[in-house]
Amino acid sequence: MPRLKRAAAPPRERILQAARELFHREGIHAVSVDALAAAAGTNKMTLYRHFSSRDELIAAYLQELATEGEGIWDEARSAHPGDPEAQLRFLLRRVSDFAAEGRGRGCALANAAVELAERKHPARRVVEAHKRRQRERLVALVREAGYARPERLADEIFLLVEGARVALQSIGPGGPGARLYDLAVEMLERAPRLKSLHK
Amino acid sequence: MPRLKRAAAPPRERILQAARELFHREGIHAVSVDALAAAAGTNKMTLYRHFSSRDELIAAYLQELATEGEGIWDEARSAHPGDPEAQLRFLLRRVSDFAAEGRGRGCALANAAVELAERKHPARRVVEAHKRRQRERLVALVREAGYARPERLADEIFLLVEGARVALQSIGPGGPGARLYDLAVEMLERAPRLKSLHK
DNA sequence: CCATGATGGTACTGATCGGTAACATGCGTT
DNA sequence: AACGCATGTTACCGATCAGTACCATCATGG
Repeated sequence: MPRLKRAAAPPRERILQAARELFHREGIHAVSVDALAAAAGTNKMTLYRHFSSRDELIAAYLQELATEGEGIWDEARSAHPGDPEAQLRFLLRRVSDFAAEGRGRGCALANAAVELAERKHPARRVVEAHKRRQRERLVALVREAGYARPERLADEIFLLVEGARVALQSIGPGGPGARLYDLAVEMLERAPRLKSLHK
Repeated sequence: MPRLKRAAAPPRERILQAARELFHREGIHAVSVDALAAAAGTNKMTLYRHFSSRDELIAAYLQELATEGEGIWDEARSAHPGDPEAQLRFLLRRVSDFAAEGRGRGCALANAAVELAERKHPARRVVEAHKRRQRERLVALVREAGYARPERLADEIFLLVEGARVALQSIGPGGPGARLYDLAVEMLERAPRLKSLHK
C-alpha cells in the first residue's frame, strides 16, 4: 500500500501551474527558468526534460490557458442551453469577474503578445489563433442571439473586453475597465435586432 | 566660422529618439542600454551621464510620449475650434491611423504598463497619470459635445481605443482593431444626446 | 593659448540567465 | 534482488547585461 507520502502532481503539471502564476503575475520576461523550477518544487534540469526550451515552455503555458479559455464557452452553453442571450451575459460576467481578480494583470494571452514582440516567437501563433477563435465564436453567438449586424456588435464587445483588461493595467482598478460588465450589457440592450425575441 | 560638421542633436535627444523607435518596436525589456546608445550614435557612458539608470530613462521616454500625446488635443481644438463633435472625430481618426502604423505595436504607454509589472516602477506613475488624464479629457469633450451620460460614452470609446491597439498585437491587422474608426464613429452617431444640435 | 566642460571610447566588474553534463536518488516492475 | 526510468542535485559554460572607472578628444571661452 503506497503511503501516498505527498501525492504530488507530476513535475510537468507543477511547472505549468507555476508558470500560470508567475508568468501572469510578474510578466513572462521577468521570470527565469530557475525561479520557475523552484516555484514548481523541482529544478531546471527536470524542467528541460519536459520542455525543449524556455520559449516552448511559454508556448505550452499559453496553449494550456487557451484550451482552458475555450472551455468557458461550453460552460456557458450548458449553463443556459438554447439561450444565446443568457450565454452572452454569462460569458461577460465571467470575463468581467476574472479581469478584476489577480491584481488586475489582465489577459495573459494578450499580455504575452505585447511582451513577445518578435514576430516569429512560437507563442505568437498560439495567441493569435486563440484570439481569432474567440472572436469567431463571439460573432456566431451574437448572430445566434438574433442581433442585426453580428460582426459589428461582436467586434465592439470584443474590443471592449480587450480594452478593459489592458486598461486595468495602465489606469488601475479605478478606471473604466472595472465597468466592463455594465458597459457591455447595456450595449447589448441598445443593439438592434433582426427579430423580436420577447416571448 | 563653425563648419557645422554634422549639426547633430545633443546626445540626450538622440537617445530619447532611439528609445522611441527601439523600445516601441522591440519591446522595452528586449533593448539593452548598449544597443540603445549605439542606435543613438553614442555610447553607454554618455547615456548614463544624462539618465541615472535604465529605469529612469524608460520613465523619461514615456514622459516624452505622454507630453506629446497631450498635444493632439490642442491640435484637435485648433483644427476645429468650437466644434467638439469634429474634434472627437479628428482625435479618433488620428488614433486609428496611428494604431495601424508601426507594424501594429499599439500604444507604447499601455505596452509599458504590461511589460513593467512591478508596481513601484517609476514608469508606471507616468503611464497611469497619462491614461487618467486622457480619460478625463475625453469625458469633458464628450460632455461638451452634448451627449447624454458623457462618462459612460467616453468610457466606451476609451475601452474601444485601448482594445483596438492591444488587439492589433494579438490578432494582427486583420482583426477588429483595424475597424476602430468606423466602430467608434457609429457608436457616436447612435449615442443619445441631451440637446439636438442640428443647426 | 590654455582651461574647462561635455562627449566618445575602451575595458572592466559583478550578477543573471539559458542551457548542458555528470552523477545521485528513489520508485515501480518483473 | 536486479533492473530501468523518471526525477533530484550540483556544478559548470558561454553569453548578456547594468553600471562604473579611466582616459582620450574636441569644442568653446577667458
